[in-house]
Amino acid sequence: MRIETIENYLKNIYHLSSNNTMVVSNQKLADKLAISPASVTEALRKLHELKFVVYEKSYGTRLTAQGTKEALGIVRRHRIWETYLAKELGFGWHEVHEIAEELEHIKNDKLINKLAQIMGNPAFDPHGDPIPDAKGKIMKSNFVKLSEAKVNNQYKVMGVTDHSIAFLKYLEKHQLIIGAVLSIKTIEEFDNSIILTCKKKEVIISNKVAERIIVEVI
Amino acid sequence: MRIETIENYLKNIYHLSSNNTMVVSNQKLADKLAISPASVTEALRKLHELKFVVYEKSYGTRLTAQGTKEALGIVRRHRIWETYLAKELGFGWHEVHEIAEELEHIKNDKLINKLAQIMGNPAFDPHGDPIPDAKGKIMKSNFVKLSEAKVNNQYKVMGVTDHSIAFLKYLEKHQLIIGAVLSIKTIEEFDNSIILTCKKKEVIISNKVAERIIVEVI
DNA sequence: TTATTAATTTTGGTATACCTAAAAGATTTT
DNA sequence: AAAATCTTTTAGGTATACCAAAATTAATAA
Ligand SMILES: [Mn+2]
Ligand SMILES: [Mn+2]
Ligand SMILES: [Mn+2]
Ligand SMILES: [Mn+2]
Repeated sequence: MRIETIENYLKNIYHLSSNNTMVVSNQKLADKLAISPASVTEALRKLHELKFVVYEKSYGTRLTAQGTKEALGIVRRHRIWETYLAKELGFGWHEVHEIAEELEHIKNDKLINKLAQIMGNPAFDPHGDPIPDAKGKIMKSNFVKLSEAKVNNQYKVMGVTDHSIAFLKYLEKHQLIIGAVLSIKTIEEFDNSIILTCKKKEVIISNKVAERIIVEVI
Repeated sequence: MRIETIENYLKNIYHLSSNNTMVVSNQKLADKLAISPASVTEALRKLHELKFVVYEKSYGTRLTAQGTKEALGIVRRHRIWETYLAKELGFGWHEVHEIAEELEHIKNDKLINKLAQIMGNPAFDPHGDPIPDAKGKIMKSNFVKLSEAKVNNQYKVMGVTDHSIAFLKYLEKHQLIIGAVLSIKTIEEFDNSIILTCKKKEVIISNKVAERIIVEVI
């Protein structure tokens, strides 16, 4: 198998398994990779053969230790590049993902560690996602979704779960960016929309938006 | 054809044609790409079809305007990355080529132009090779090979024509790096080896080495 | 528990990018 | 101008990564 093919499978298996906590179905993988289920079956058999995954016919797939290590390497490279593009090269957080999709395949530890070192080994990328360290260790946090916020509390924006350009641009427009401090004024009973203040400006967001924003109580 | 395949052909056709001044033989391309002549014939027919080259059966191949533009883009990306890796990220000139071979395929003008801008739009890479500007224009120079140097003259090292790691490390050991100032002391009649001083230290180099160093009279 | 639906695998393809060996064409030497 | 040699092309073939359609298996509803 081509190395880039392997990497794309492992990365997506990792994400779809919610950081390795559950097995992944062929269907979900096929959707994510935008290919047919037939192709997924074929590829998984080969990845099993290569000992990157344990593929149990008609049941599901999970990463082996080796597969997890590979996946974490890809995730690290992706997020280090996203952070470098945003922090050091002036790209917006809605632009970095696409470029990082390509840069993540360039395997050179010296390069990635140098970029990380220049930035002081950041633990989170521009979307608030954790960056595995050189050994693959991920800093875990106890963040919650903004949709679970309580009235009168204050929160700090720590990340997003939707990385689409449309969503990120929407957030930027309302200054709902990483680090922003939010005060919850009202939560509408009817549709769970939230009225909050951010940078002294009042903002009304739908539950759909709130579900996609990760915050920390302050 | 896969975009990376196309790019590797165009880049190598460009280099083998000495910046587009002559047609390229299938043999030379096959050698450079380390593939069989049969595969080259096949690929060239497709590249002709795609209007990247003019391929004349049993005669030779040259780039079209479109092919040249593509090739210059690849060369620009390669050399900008080599320069960025060396100047901004602390890599040695013998390390940068390998990494740039992968980075050169990532097509994002904003990224490349940003890197170039950070470095003040350099015109030459760490090996002294010219970097095409965003429009594909190359600064031309009137450098000569050190093997054509004259006794008692002073020269400044401007580049190398051999990019092998072994050669670059050899040069580094003797401080024969870009920008070094050389005074020619003696040229041995017998084998054209050169005795020169560099940073006040006397160095003896063979003709083979001198042929691979590009200098400018000062 | 059987029927229906949904997910997965099998089967039989395609296109790309390579290959070797043989044939054809071009160039150089005698 | 032949013969010898070198280069290029053709013919036939492989591995990878995908596909659609059919067959199978699993999950859900009746
Ligand atoms: Mn991303
Ligand atoms: Mn991210
Ligand atoms: Mn190079
Ligand atoms: Mn170079």
